[in-house]
Amino acid sequence: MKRPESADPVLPYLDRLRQGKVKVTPNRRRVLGRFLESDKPWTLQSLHRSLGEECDLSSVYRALSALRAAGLLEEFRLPGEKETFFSLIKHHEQARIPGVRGAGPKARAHAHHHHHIVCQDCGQVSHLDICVPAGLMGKVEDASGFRITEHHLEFKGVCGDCR
Amino acid sequence: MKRPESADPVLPYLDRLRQGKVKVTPNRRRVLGRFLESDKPWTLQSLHRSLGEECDLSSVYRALSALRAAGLLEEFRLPGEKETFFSLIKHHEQARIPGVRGAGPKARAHAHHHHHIVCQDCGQVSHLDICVPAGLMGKVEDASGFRITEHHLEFKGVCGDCR
DNA sequence: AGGTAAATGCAAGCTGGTTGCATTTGGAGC
DNA sequence: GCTCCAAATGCAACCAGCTTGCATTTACCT
Repeated sequence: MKRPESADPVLPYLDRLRQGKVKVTPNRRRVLGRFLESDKPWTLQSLHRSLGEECDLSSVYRALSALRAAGLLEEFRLPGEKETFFSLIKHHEQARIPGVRGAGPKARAHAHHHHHIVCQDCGQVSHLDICVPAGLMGKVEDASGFRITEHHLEFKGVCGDCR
Repeated sequence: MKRPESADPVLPYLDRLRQGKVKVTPNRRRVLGRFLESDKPWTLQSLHRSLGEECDLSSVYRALSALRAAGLLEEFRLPGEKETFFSLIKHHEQARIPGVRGAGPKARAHAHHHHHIVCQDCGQVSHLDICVPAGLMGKVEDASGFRITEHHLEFKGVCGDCR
């Protein structure tokens, strides 16, 4: 009988690191651990604070870079926020590893296109699977004469807990 | 007979400064002059570069703050850009001056809600009078449980000149 | 014209991020 | 298990983009 609940949820992420020839080190485990413990966006500073003196700021920085390069994290900026945020890409949503198992040239593409809403009171960030309608994109192209290649849509509001 | 074309376009802006009890100084004239010469978004750094040694960086900074506080400029950040942008609010689009001529409590509200599209090649920024459809907002509120108070929509693309 | 609150230049400070370098270490190959 | 070396780490220095304190100068009210 299978007992999926017995498998440590960190394992698939570690596997992916090893497959990408990225060393599994204590710092990377610690950082990854925080993302798994609380499924929320972290910043360089908030992670460093959370890890206390366990891990130097520059090491957190390089751990974030490595995990992002390996396709485990996505990076984004929020309007009005100075810091850069990172959030864990769910294992099943991760892009193929480049150069492994015949992955195509488009590997490492965005894991899953989405947008964010931030609570103006508690700072909580939620992901949104909702996107800009194609019709609006067309209108923007017509009105501006630009050809759109990218868009960013972020909301601010008050979350259910804070209301 | 009236000859509107003979009026210096800077005058209404200077009037507004004086009405807001903000001193009209050489630095503020210089900064305002740049916004009037080229109707594009400027950053603290680009303005300082453009003004050469005429004006200290901190003075450009404080001139921008003063002009923004007086409601002559809007401030915004673009995704992927580290610097903060400022653009001139057309005189006829400016909000009422608080405390002057019986302006209501909502004075100094946003001049005119809009969004931006940036050229990924030349950095040119255009304003868009297009906005997020109300229906989409409703969907986001339903899906997230948040009450939306603010939104930011920015596009990146290739402008007509760069294509 | 004179007085004063506000603007300016200069230098120093701050946040958030990034890098060079000497040392340590994960993990592939024995 | 043990060796070895490319890669990871900690430390300190550095960088961009503002932001502020302070002594001096100045716009503009009277």
